[in-house]
Amino acid sequence: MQGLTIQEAAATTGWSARMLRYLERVGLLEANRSPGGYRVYGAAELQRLRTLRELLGQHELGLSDVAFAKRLRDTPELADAVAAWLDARPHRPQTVASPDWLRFEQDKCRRLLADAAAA
Amino acid sequence: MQGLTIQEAAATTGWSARMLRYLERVGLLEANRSPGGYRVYGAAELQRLRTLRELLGQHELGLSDVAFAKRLRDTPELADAVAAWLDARPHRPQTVASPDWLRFEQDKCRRLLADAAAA
DNA sequence: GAAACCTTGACACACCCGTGCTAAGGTTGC
DNA sequence: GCAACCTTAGCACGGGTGTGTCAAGGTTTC
Repeated sequence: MQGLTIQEAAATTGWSARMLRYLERVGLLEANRSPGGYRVYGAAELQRLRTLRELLGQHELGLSDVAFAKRLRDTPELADAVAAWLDARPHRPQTVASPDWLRFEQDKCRRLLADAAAA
Repeated sequence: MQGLTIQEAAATTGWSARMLRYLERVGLLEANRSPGGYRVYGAAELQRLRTLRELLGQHELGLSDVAFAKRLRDTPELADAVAAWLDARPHRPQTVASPDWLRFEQDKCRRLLADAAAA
């Protein structure tokens, strides 16, 4: 078994063994397995564990944040959709010119509220 | 007061008034205010509220995810740091050549565990 | 100036996240 | 072949998220 066991890896990286398993569960870092199923941590994994620790500490992040960043990276259409919303483009000049959007929205809203009251 | 009140905006966008305030609190969408302090929602805000709703629904996201994406966008050094970790570069070939990292790590770990036991 | 709406602040609650610990059983290494 | 370690699965629990509701007080509108 070439590499460190989970407990050894935990000791050298500052995580707990529990958290190492949890990191795997949320898809952030998975270790190789021995023939019998034991997790085996190599130099690359240790490095990654240490840098992850720094990353979280220095920027006040949670694991779910990093996991989401990974999801963004792995799912371009998700990244696009989110970026599109964040860009807050002043919205396409389409129906925009209509001056009575306000009345329209208010009418719609009044109808909705009336329906709600009737129910 | 040119625009919709919070309750009207809620009715037309499908959010609750409570959530509109919450969205503001987590920094995702803030409305203008009337002289007296009332929130005032214009066409742009309504559009944004509706698209946000779609975004969340279609991709199984939480508000905190979008908030984090915003933080990534607003803080380039954070984005860089996260990207660097995710890129999982095989790490710079520095001390790498040393063949006995394994023994080194295990020794270190053994020391740590011994210290822990002694305490 | 009164009715209807808004404001902030608080309590509440269900659910998820990060984390520890325990139990029952399989693997490794001497 | 046994001690020491690992595996998964589970209970527990404090803190954050998303949501409702209520209270006390200010604004808008007519």
